[in-house]
Amino acid sequence: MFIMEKFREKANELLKEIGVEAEVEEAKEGFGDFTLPCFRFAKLMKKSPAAIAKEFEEKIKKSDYFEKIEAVGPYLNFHISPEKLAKMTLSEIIDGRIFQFKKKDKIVLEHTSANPTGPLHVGRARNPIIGDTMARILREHGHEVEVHYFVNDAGMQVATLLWGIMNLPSIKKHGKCDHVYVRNYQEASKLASEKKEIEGEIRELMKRYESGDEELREFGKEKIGCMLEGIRETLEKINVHIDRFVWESSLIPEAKRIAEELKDYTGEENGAYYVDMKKMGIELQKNKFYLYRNDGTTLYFLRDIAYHLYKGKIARTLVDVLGEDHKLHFYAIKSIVEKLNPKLRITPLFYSFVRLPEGKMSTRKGTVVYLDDLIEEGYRMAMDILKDRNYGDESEKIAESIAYSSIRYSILNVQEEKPIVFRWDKALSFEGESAPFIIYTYARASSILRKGEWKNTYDVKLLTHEQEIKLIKLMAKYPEIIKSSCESLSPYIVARYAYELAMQFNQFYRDCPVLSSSSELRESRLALVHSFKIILGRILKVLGLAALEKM
RNA sequence: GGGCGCGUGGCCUAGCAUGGAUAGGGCACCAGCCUUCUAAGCUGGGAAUCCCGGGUUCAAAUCCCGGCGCGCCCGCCA
Repeated sequence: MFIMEKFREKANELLKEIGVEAEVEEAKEGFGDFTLPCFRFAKLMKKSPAAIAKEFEEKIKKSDYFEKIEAVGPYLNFHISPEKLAKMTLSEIIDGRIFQFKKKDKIVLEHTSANPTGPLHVGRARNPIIGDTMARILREHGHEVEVHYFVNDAGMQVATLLWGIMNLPSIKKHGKCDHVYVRNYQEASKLASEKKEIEGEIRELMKRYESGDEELREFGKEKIGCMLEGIRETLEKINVHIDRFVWESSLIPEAKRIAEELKDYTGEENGAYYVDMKKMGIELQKNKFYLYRNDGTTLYFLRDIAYHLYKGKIARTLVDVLGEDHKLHFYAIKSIVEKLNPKLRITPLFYSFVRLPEGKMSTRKGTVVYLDDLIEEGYRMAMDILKDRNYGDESEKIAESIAYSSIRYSILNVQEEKPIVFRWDKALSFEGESAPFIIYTYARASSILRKGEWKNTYDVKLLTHEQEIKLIKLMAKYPEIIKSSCESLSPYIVARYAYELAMQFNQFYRDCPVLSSSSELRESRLALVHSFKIILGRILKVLGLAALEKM
């Protein structure tokens, strides 16, 4: 059981002993650790809540878990024994028990899956950052996680790209594929929207691709592969790793087989086929979801069903990280797939878009800020700050770390469903609620430990300062934070916790000198700093941020 | 039009699931703190109709109903 839960349970037990069947709640700052609001007993007991709280206070038994249980107005407040808490927390952190979660089921988590028609832009960046972080948190919680990227190489957009590469000389010749060929894609899109015959040519291309034309497949594989490599490189720069890329075209035969299986639930319209959701007994805002075009080519919807069933062979729990625009699509896929394979559980993690002040970003229209450019700018800004400090060769490494961590954190620190309007200064903020603030705090702790040489001894009785106790309490919450983040599939819970923890360490740093304290206190404080460094380092890793010893 | 999401100081944001004690942070602004462990830090200050209107309740930012504003979706695109 988690440390804080042990205390909570103890409080509930003490209440039960005096005949009160109720659960304590987390208390507000300054009112102890747990509280029992007594308003609810007023009617029954025909007394004021304050009198009831007082009565409970007098009856309740003493326990070594709590240093004080007292009535404050209508509340009965429980104050945890700092000594007991410190003893449990420090030992569990130092020997690693606090990080031992039970092994849990395997999960396939899909994120990003951006069309390989251009470089990743900031509007899309929320997906890999949230997805990658969620995968890390789930792993921390004991799940085995396989991270997937579903590569669209079979749809209209990609056919447009291929047509553009074949028919339009590239304006830009050097650089990463994604930055080069995006011009061909944009130009081809424009031409296709202007001229019907070009759109026809693109459709023809798509048909040939899907029918398995070998020469074209080879060409597509090379070009799309190169685009994808560009995207992959960008992802690696922000510390996002994909375990497996699954190409849509590889699932077409299977998709067609599944369409057969769904035959009883389909309808036909001008030669195109759709799933009739009513026939499947599914109620959604839309009833027809198309599987086939009238030219016989498959649609994304069908391929996505096939893909989810494929993922279902790897794990029973699937997590999809999706933009808010995919909600309807997702619920349709989920209900169909879970019907075809009732053992599967598919859960979404939706996020809202990152927009520009002028509106939505679009690769096709070229109204974007590329993630590569944002990373570059972040690096430049960090280097600028570092030139005044003499870190020499390490500067570049530090600047890279600061750049990607800042970008990740600026996304993670906002609740997923809140819309974000992109601003350079905000995405690359280096102070306040930011990655550099947290990493800086880590570096401060590291610096103390470098100089202090902790001898692996400590006495929790000496850790009585308010800031020491607050820091220990916050650290003790780590397992619950991870659990709660997994249950609600919200990485930002962990991101906020990281900030609070760093902030609390800075309070401690201000009020409690470590190195200059007398030997025993010094050792105990070093143990606290050591524990803090372990736990914050762990959190940084779980958030995919850099942990720097110096900055 | 229907569905989903969002609405908290000048700007950004936490809290909302499980209603409770002074609505917590950050940016910006003002005033301070580097002969002592890293000032990417810390302290203090001003600044809030918690979108609006009803309702439930001893108690509403939080729950319910009705509005308003913004975003997304309602494609033989993905």
